[in-house]
Amino acid sequence: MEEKVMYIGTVCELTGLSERQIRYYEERKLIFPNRTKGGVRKYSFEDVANLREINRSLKDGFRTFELRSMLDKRSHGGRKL
Amino acid sequence: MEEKVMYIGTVCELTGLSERQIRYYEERKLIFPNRTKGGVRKYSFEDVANLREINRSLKDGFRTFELRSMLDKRSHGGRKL
DNA sequence: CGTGTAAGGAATTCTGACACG
DNA sequence: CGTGTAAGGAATTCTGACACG
Repeated sequence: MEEKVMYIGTVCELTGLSERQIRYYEERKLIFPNRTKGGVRKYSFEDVANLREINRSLKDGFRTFELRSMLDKRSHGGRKL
Repeated sequence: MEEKVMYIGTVCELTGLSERQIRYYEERKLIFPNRTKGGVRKYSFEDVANLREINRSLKDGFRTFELRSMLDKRSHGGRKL
């Protein structure tokens, strides 16, 4: 539960990812940024870490739906490994 | 040396201060945000803590120039108390 | 001195779509 | 499927100034 304080441009700098990639991962339910009243996305440092993990997994051959199902298992089973 | 990741609007939310106050404290050399290429200010969580401290001190009757001289002493003497 | 506000411009982000493969 | 891009609009921030006291 970290604080959602960064805009997408900052997240791009920290992760090296494009805005397109970050928004797409959200569309696939892999990350959940907050929104300002105006609709602007806000991310936490935890989101940044997750984004790196997601991108790395995709490079390793995983698909977004696979990553999503892995997230579901984590939140259910309680085991992380 | 924390990372400068927040825009001023976020800092306002976290501190309860107005943009005006935050920019004014910068003008008085009490905080030092970074800038994006476009000129937008970026703050760290440390800046947020400092801003709260600054505002509290002002309410206690201090002037900005007094707070600045206190900052100078800290960075020189090495003592924090 | 420290802060509020209206003013106009500039930087940043948003959505939906077309493209490639 | 995952990502790039051009398009137009909307949200956010910036500076300099006038105001109060």
